[in-house]
Amino acid sequence: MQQTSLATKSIGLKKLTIKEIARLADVSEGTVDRVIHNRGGVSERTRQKIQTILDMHEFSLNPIASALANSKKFAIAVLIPRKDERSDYWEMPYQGMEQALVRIRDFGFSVRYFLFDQFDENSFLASFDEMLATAPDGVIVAPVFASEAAQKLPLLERKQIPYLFIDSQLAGFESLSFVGQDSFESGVVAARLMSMFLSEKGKSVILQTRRNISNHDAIFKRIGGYQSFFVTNKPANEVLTLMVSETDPVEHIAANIRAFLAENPKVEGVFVPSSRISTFSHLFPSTIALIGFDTTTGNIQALEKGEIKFLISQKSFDQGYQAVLLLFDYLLYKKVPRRQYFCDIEIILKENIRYTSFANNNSKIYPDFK
Amino acid sequence: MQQTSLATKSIGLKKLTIKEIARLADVSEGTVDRVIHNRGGVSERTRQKIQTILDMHEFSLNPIASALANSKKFAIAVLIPRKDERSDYWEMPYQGMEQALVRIRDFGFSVRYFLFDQFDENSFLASFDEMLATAPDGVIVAPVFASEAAQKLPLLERKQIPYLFIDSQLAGFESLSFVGQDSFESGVVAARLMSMFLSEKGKSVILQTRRNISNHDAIFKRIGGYQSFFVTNKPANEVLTLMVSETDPVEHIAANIRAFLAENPKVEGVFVPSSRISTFSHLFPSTIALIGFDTTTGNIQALEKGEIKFLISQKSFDQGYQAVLLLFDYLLYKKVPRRQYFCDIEIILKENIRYTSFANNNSKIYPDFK
DNA sequence: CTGAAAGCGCTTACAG
DNA sequence: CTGAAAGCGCTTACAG
Repeated sequence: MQQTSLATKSIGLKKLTIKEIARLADVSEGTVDRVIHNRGGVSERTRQKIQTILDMHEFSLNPIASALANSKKFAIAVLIPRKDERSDYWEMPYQGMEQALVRIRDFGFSVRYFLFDQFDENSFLASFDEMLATAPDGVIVAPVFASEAAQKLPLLERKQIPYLFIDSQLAGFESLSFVGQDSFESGVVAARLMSMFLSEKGKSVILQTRRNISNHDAIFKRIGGYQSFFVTNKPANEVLTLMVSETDPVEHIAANIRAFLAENPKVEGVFVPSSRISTFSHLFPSTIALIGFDTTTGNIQALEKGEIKFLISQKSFDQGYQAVLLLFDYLLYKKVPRRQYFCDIEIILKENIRYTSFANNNSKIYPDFK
Repeated sequence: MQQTSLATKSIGLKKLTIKEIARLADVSEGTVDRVIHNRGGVSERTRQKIQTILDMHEFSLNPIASALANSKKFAIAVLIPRKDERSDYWEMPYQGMEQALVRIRDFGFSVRYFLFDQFDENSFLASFDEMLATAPDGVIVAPVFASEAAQKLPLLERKQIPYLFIDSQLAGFESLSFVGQDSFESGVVAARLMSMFLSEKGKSVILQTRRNISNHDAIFKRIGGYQSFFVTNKPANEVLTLMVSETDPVEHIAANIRAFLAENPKVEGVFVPSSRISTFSHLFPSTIALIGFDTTTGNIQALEKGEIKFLISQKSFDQGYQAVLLLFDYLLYKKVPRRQYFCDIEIILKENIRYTSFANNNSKIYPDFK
C-alpha cells in the first residue's frame, strides 16, 4: 500500500549541502550559490560542471537556512474590499490570510492590506496605486471591478510582479492563479436545494437587486447555473425574476414583494444570488423557502431565526488562507500553482453553521464555542 | 477598522535577539539560552535578571534559527486504520497529513505511519507497540477500539509523550486535543435534511449494521442526534430501526429489506449512520430518500448514480492536516491547543462533490479536475 | 554556575 | 570569473 512506501521515502539518497556540492565540484560555496540562483558571473564550463552535480543529487536548498541567511524580505500586498456596515463578508478572507501569515512570517514574509470600498470604483483605483507604490513581491487581488482591474493589472505585469485573483477572476490576464468558488456550479447547487422545496409545478423566483452589486460576474454565473439546473432537470418548475432596489425604503420594497407574490401565487421559493438575503428575508412569508449566499453576520442571524433554509458558503476564510500559501510557495520555492483552485461549495443550515471553518477559527463570532 | 491596525502591528518595539538580550543582562548567549529553555544550571539571581529582561522585551525565539541550529528532530507517529477493500476512508486523513508535512518538514519534522486493520483489535495493539518502540515526540491516534486504546494510552502518558485524538475521542484521558466531527450534531444535520423528504406522517428508518462496525461511539452519537431532532422538531415523523448483517449474502439482505418495506409502507427515507451506505443503497427503490456518511469512492459513485440524496462529509482530509499542524505548534512553539477542534459538517450532494477539499487537493481521484 | 567558540546551511559583500 | 570570510540567530559541547 502506498502509505507504507511513502513513509519510508526519505530513506533514499542523503540530501547534500552546498558545501558538499562545492567539494564535489572542486569550487567554492559561493560559486555553487551563483549557479543555483542564476546570479551569473560564472564561466559556462564551471556552471555546467556544477549543474550536473546538482542535478545528479537532486539538490534542493534548505529553505530554513536560506531564510536565516537571506536579508530578503517578501512583501505580499492584498487588495480586497473593506468590510462595511452592509456586510462583514470581507472580514473572512482577511482572517484566513492572517492565519496563513502565522505559518510563513518566520520566513521573512509580511502581508499588507490595501482595502477599498466595494461600491466605489475610484477607491479601488486609489488603493491599487498606493499598493503599487510599495513595490510588493506578490499581490492578491479581488478584481470586483472588472474594467478598473483590467486597466490596472498590466502595471503589475509590466513590473513582473506576480499576482493572483481571489473571489472572482478575469479572463485574459497573466494571473498566477485563481482561488475562489465555481460560481456557476454554486448556482446549480442552490437550484438543486431549491427543487426539494417545490411542488410539481411550483415556481421559484430569483431576487435581483438593481444597484450596488459589486461582483456582477459571480452573481450572473450563479443565476446561470440556477436556471440551467431547472431547464435541464425540472422544466415544470418555472423560474421567475424579481428586481428590487436596495436603496428604496423598506415599506416600498415590502409592497413590491407583496404585489409580486399576489400576482404569482405559485411562487414557493426565493433565490438571492448575492450576499444580501438578510436584507429581504423578513419580508417573505415563512411558507416560502429562501436560499442565499454567504455567512455574513446578518445572514447567519436570519438563518438561525428560521427565515432562510440554506446559505451557500464560499469558504472565504479558506480562500484567504490558501491564496497566501500559494503565493508563499511560489515566491519562496518557485512552485507554480495550478491555474485555479476552487473552494468548497458548502451548504449551510442552522444545524451546521457553528462548525464552518470560520467559526472554528474565530472565537469572536462564537465566543462560547465549546 | 481592525484590519488596518493589525496591518501595522509589527511597527511596535523591535524584536531582540539572544545576543542583544545577553548584552543587556551582561551575560553570555549560552546563559540566556539556558534560561529560555529551562535547562537549569543557572543561579537564581542570574536567572531572574535575565527573565525580567526577556519579559520586558517580550522575547520570543526565532524558530527559523532554532530549527537550523537544532539537531533535534521531531518524529510524529500516526496510528490510524489502513484503508482496505471495503473503504478508502482512511486515505483522506493520510493525504491531509502528508500535505501538512510539506509545510513543516524543513523544521526537522517527520511523520511515520503505523496502520492497523480497523476490524482487528489485535492489529491495533500490535501497531501501538511498534509505534511506542520508536519513541516518537508526539502521537496522533484514532482510538477506534475504545478499550484497547484505553489499555495502551497510559503508556504514552507515563512516557510523557503528547498525543491527540483524531476522528473519535475517549473521555478521561490526558490527550492534548481532539480533531474530528461533532457526531451528535452531524446526526442532527442528517435528520434536518431527511425531514425535507418526508411527508406529514412519513417515516424514516435507521439502517444499522450488526457487525464490523469500528467506531461505534461516533455512530451511536449520530443516531442519538438523528432521533433527538425528530423527537424535538418532527414528532409526527416516526423513526424506525432496521438491523442488517453486512456479512450476509446480498440476496438475503435484499429480501430482508423488501420484507421490512412491505411491512412499513410509510417509510420514505433511510439513514445509514455508518460509512457503509453504498453497500445497501442499490437495494432500495428510488422513491426512498437515502442519507449517509463519508465520501468514500463507493459512496461517491452511489451519489452520482442518484441512489443517494446526501452524504455528510467528516472533512477527514482537513482533520489530518489540522492534527499534524496542532502537534507541530505544540512541539515547536509550545502552543497548547484547545481541547477540541470540530471540523465542518459538510453536506455533499451530486452537484458539489467535485469541490470538496479532498478532491481539490488530490488529482488522483479527479484526474481531469479542471 | 558561566563563558567562549564552533557550527547549522545558506547568502553577502569584498578582494583579487 | 572565483574564493575566503563573515554573518543570519540560535544551540551545543567543552573548558574552567
